[in-house]
Amino acid sequence: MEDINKETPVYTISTTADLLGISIHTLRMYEREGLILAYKKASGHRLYSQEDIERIKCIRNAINESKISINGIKTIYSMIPCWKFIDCSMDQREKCPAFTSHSQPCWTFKHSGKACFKNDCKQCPVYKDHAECANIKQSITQI
Amino acid sequence: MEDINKETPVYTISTTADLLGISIHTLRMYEREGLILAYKKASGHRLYSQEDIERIKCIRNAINESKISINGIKTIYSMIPCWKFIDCSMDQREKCPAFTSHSQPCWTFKHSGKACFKNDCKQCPVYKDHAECANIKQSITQI
DNA sequence: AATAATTGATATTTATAAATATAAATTTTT
DNA sequence: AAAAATTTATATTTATAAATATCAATTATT
Repeated sequence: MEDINKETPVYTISTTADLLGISIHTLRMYEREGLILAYKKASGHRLYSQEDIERIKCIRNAINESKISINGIKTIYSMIPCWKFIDCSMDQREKCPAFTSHSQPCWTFKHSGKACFKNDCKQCPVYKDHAECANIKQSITQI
Repeated sequence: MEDINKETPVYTISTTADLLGISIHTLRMYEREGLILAYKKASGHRLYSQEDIERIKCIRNAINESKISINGIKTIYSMIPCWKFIDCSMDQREKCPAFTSHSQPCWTFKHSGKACFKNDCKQCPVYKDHAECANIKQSITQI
């Protein structure tokens, strides 16, 4: 028996949309914009975890309460100092588009020669631990 | 004879609005939102410098080209690691609202006991050197 | 095997942020 | 001293981002 936890993808897109009170189209849009990464079955169908839902709530709060535009959120995500989490050399940093980008989050770039220890961005602390602005500022703050 | 440079406030609000192709109301709004700081004469009338105009061009590019909302820009400004420019102690950081804020730029807070070496934020590198996102990412990047 | 749900892509609607306008009072300029 | 420009504050307009709807094709479920 598989163990089911917060990170296990279990909800279909329609269930997730219902739980969040939004349409499935909005969920796909957030993904297309690079705000979220969705687990996909072999068939291409999406599945969401409880953790995914919490992240999307965060994003919706930024849009609806804090009035930050989607492009604003993307830019804020691009400010996360990912190199503090992924131990990459100076040389690797120079070559990495994520290091200098100020329009797209690092997880929207293809990992050709990236130093990221796990190539699945969904498992990476840069993605997982920075849904909200408070955490991003926190990561910038700690040296 | 006074020396006039890029930082000297010389343009009235209507001249500045004309130079930028926007209305005077928009300039006041940007100020009210905390995006810009304007020099004010004893009478309360605003004056803008060439440097102010360059900064506002940057902001307008973020709004109109990059599609970042004003609240998004404020949040991005709040991410600037000001403590790297203003040498304040750990103790001072803890007490400073600018250190933890992720909604307002540091220069929108009143300087009661702040360690900022110059109390005029308009002269501070945190304000002056971070109109555009590239510079902010750069400041986050350098240690 | 038939029904329900999904996919991606494009078009349309809606909600609201950004910009502008108006008003009365004050200051600057000529 | 009169005309022009500024001030703050509130109301209105406009431009567009965010969300939704529609479409034909594909996959999942019962």
